[in-house]
Amino acid sequence: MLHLSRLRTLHELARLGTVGAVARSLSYSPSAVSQQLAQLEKETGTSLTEQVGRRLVLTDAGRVLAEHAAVLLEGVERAESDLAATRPALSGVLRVASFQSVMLSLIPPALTVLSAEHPDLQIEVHQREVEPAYEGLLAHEFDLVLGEEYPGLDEPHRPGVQREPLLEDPLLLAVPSSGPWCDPEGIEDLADASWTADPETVMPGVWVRNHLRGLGVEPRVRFETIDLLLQAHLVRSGHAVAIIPGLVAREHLGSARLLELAGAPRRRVHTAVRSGRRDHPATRALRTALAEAAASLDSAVPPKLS
Amino acid sequence: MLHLSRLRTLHELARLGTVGAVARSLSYSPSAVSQQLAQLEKETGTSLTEQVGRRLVLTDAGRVLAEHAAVLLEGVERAESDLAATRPALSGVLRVASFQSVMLSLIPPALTVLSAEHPDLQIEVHQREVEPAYEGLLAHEFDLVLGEEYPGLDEPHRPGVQREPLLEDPLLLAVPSSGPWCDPEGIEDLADASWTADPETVMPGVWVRNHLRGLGVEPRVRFETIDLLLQAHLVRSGHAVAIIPGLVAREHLGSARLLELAGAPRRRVHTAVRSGRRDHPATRALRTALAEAAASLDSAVPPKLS
DNA sequence: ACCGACCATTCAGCAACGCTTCACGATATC
DNA sequence: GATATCGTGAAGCGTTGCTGAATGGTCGGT
Repeated sequence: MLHLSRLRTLHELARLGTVGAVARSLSYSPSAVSQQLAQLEKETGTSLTEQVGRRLVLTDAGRVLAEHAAVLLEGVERAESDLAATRPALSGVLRVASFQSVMLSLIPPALTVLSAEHPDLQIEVHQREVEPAYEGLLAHEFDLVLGEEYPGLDEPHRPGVQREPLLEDPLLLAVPSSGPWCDPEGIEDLADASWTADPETVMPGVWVRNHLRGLGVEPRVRFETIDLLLQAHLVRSGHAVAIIPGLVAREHLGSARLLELAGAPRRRVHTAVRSGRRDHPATRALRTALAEAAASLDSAVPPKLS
Repeated sequence: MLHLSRLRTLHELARLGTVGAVARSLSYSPSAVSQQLAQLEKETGTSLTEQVGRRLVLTDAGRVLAEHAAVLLEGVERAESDLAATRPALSGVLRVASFQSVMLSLIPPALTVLSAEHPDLQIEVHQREVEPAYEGLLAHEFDLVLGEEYPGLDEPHRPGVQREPLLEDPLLLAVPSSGPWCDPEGIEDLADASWTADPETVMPGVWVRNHLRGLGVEPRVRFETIDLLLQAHLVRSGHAVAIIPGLVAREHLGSARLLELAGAPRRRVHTAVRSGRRDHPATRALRTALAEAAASLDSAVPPKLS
């Protein structure tokens, strides 16, 4: 009888590509992974892997079985979800990964509602950027992750992941309340300003630079940080200008001024789960709580930048 | 991680109803089955079974999980089938259950063709009536079974089973070549004849009696046997009349006369596999070989009875 | 109403499975 | 060519999961 845990190992190998990575992901020793694959080959009577250089790649048969493994593992999670739905109350632990701005604004009110409705459901929230969050989702490290997409920079669709839109968050120009950059007539007035922005290694950092270039401004990024609270502080204290998402701008910019950029760009924020957990009651509960939190946000629109 | 073999046990419990029957079906001791179920309840944190009287019945949660188990197990067989399809040649053992008349007429030529095309594929054929054949199919005792349906007596659809029609086999009146019943003008001339027929405990026996009664004849069954070769012999030697399927009548009735009954009743013969093995190359190969054997049968139509 | 048959569970014991650790050969990188 | 990385194999050992016997409970038959 084909073993699910071994199929899981094969599936992870298909996803990660090396025995070592699989071992790390599943908390096994590489030897154990190797033995599981050997066992799988013995059981099926088919050679599933092939050594190419010092890497192990799947044969055609291996890919076929790995594809089935993915379907089966999704089925297992669906079974567990349906089983959880038969229980009267939600319980257990739900592990969530979120990037900073949602963790700052949406998660706390959602958790307040949730813990009132489902006192036995424990929720752990881990701060992760989108990429590692997805990686952790597929590795079963997290059960639900928050993701974001910047205009024109769509996230690739990942097999086995089910995504649901949560909100559209405006990307606003934030300038100090006083000083040389406090009242730009157009974006070009900020060509010489000090900018603070995410590093170019992450999606928001890429987008900010691309977008400003598209408007004819090459930003001079003096303060490069992924921390939006830090960016907000730099703007508030008059040291920089920045493009700040509405979720952060709403509460953390103090007296700094907000202006809506031309074209009113928005990032799209979504939740994602492994497909098999789409109908899990805990997934549903958290998603609706987050949606409610998003709906009750102040949606005042700042004045337009010329 | 949910264990497939335990899910299989739960599925068998849903199908068979008692721990003992499950144990027999899976070649375990009842104790092992009980422990597996306990382990499953522990893993899922849900009570799946409930003791009612001296029986064990599934709770709602248990039924939910058993339903998923059925789907998952079907998926496993689909995986194995697709895996077998990646291999260049067919090999292994295919276990078949067939009732007598098909085993007599179609199986041998089909196997001749098959062993020529797939020398490494071993086929075992076991003679079983339709009911036990299906039971064996679900218990993984057989991989493919032959079934039959008599007019008006449809087999119930069984979950997890995929059926494909094979041929329609005429049900013919067989009378001795000489003696008082050798030339009936109508079926009513045989009201006083000695009949040989299947016992009323099996589908063919039920149908024969019903059908004759519908024609106004209450058959006096003197020789009750499930063995169609024996029935054929009794007709051939002048001791009885019978309704014999074409597959047997074609070769085993010697000089006895065949007459087509009013309405030209036919039994429908089909093959059945567990749904997951529908696309297994061995399934496909045997089904096409059987279909070819059926197609090359002599299809001469005997004269009509008045 | 009692006895026997049947059903499920529990416990102890034991075999087999499946992991880790360690050592090794092979391969890519600097 | 030294070094790190990768996958595999053998030994050892803890855990899992089976069998078999004993127990408690339930139903049907006499």
